[in-house]
Amino acid sequence: MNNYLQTHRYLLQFAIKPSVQRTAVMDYLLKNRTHPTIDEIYSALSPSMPTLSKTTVYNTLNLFLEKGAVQQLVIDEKNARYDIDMSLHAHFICKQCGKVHDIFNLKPELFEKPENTGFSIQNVEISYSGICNSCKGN
Amino acid sequence: MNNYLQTHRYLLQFAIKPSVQRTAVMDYLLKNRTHPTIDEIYSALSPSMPTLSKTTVYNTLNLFLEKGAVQQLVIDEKNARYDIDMSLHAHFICKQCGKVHDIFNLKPELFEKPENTGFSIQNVEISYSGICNSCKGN
DNA sequence: ATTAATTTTATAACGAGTACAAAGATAAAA
DNA sequence: TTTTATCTTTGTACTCGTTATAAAATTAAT
Repeated sequence: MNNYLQTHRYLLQFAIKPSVQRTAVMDYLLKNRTHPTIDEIYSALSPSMPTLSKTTVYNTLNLFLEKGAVQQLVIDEKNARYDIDMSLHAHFICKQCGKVHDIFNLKPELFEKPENTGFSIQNVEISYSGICNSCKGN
Repeated sequence: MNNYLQTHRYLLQFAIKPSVQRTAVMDYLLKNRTHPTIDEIYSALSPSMPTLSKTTVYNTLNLFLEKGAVQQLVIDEKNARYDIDMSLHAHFICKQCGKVHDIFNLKPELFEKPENTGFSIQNVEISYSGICNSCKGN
């Protein structure tokens, strides 16, 4: 499989020692830009990787976080969600279906760290919530 | 007690039927602008209200939320936090001590709902994270 | 005063996430 | 290659925030 090597190399860029599990998880994140939860990742990979443990998925994503390969979204009260897209963008969560969507093309000023707050700000997270169009009718 | 009546009236403004417990919780929120967790509220009130149940605190804050008297902050991975300040402001959470601080005086444009996203946005939440000055030295 | 409706309370249950220790896999040394 | 050491994965148990539920208590209505 060709992708395996690509993802393998991708992991090395973040100084993450590749393993079968880590490569599978990263591959899933690269191909599924849906801000998945741990459970969604586990459920998706489990069929083709029956020995996979959910603990491994937790460990793997904590490692990816440390290494700066993913960001954790704190937008969903229920679960943590993960995003490999590290570019400046915001998110929308539908209060009904719970799906999280990207919002790109916002003015870069929105992501600037405010000055003179008395805090050393490392991270900015902009989250919108409401109802998505699919849920609108219901 | 004079405050009791004030808080009582405050609750009525949001069409919340006052009770001893609800008044105590709202009074706490009005006086402690620290974005407390359920547990912090419960622990603070419990000594002077020994029969208070933590479930009541949960129920009460869910009611306040429904009635629009408080907003729930989704900034702390561990617990939900609550804020009676409904004005346009952002928050900073210290990754070390976990305290949540207000950030006022940001440009109002930051809180505008982006157009043409395909979602009906009801809410905007801007969250910063990093290390606060008290934790800086450690 | 009785009855009905709300609210509070305690307990149990659920589910996300972590701790831990054993088993398995990989890398290094001999 | 074998042995040894290190790292990774796995399953289980556990913690803790939150919700479900049903009984008890309080408040409102008749």
